[in-house]
Amino acid sequence: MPRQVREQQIIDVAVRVFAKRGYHAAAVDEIAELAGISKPMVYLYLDSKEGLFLACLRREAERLVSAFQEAARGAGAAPELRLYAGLSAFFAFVAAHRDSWVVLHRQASELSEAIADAVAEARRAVMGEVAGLIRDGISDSGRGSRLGDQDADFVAHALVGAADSLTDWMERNPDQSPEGITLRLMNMVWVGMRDVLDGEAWLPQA
Amino acid sequence: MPRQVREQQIIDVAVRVFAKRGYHAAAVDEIAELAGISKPMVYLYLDSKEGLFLACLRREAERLVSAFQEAARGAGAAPELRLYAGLSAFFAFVAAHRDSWVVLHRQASELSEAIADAVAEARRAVMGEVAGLIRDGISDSGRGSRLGDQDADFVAHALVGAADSLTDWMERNPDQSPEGITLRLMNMVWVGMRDVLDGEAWLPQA
DNA sequence: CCGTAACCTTACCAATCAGTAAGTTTACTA
DNA sequence: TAGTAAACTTACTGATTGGTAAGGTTACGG
Repeated sequence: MPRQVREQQIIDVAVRVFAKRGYHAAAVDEIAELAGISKPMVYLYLDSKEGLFLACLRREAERLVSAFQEAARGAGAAPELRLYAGLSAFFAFVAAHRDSWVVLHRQASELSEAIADAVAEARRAVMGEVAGLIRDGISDSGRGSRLGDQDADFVAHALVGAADSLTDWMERNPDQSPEGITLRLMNMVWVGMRDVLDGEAWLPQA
Repeated sequence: MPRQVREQQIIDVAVRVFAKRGYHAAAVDEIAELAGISKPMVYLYLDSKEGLFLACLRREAERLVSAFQEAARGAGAAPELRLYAGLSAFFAFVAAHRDSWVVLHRQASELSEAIADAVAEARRAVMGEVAGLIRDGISDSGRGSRLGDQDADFVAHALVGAADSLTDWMERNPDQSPEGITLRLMNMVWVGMRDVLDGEAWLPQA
């Protein structure tokens, strides 16, 4: 069995096991056994447990970010449509690859610097993409004079965080399609942003 | 030194250490030493490492949820003002107790069922509170005929997730006050929701 | 058929901690 | 002042598990 194939097999299994057990509770022995090989092979190909996890993280992060970017790029020129397409792809990805999402989302907290960096980097990539679309959307609408990069960044953080959290809602509402979820989210955020740009303000007064 | 006092001291230290190192990397020995006692004392009072973590979790979750609820309750009757007050209190809490937030937010992923449940419970409490305010806001406005509990829940998830994520933005923009952040968020979400209720829809068409 | 390199295994080591047994001191009460 | 319970310590064990040393087997080019 050639190395490249084995590596992918190992990573396939590892994503499942890490998602199920969590990083620490996952034993390399178990991953090796489920992959149909012995432990030293894992170390030969992936160096260490951390290296293995990092490989999982990188592969799945790359897939997720690519899914978002390709959907957004294939959706024409209008920022709002690209954002819609990207978010749709995101929810579809999470629905289809739950283990990948669990590994990316929940299991990467308390680990080494290298791992934290990898996760942060992936999130930064998405965040940058989204913030760019927000910026474009603002300037396209010709209403953006009052809003700067900091504001676009704020909206991007809110939006990405909302999407994160809505994956839980999606799990609890299996009848709802990824597109439906995206539509609701866009309605909430985009309409609000547009109207705020038009000067419709909310202030804490009765 | 009486037990109750010692317990709180231990938990104080443990929150710091868990926040800094993460659950697994945190050694009970270190927590004991920083608390100025020996390890068996920790086990005598808190039963196990997991019990210790659970105690941290419960205390900090209770504090956070209380901060939200008390702020919301002290803000009169209007749902939007209560929501505003609650969110403000949340951001202020995170700004003031960063370690607590790190423990609640990042360190509770891959642990035992009991711990996962405790975290889920705290989040559920906040989510329920927020969803209730959303529902009230919708029905108060008299526009809510088309929207049900599922929609309020959706908005609550989006809002709570956005708030989660904006704690990162807050860290990167230390010049922004919790109130300012809350104001931006309310403008984004509340205006959007209000206008969507008024029939202003966004649809994926150029 | 020989060498060598890729693929793969068994069997072990070593270190880290969670958790505990046994005993000591302090402080309060009868 | 004897008794006892709470507060506290030192010094250990036991188990898990990341990681490795040493060696075996297959495949293939010369």
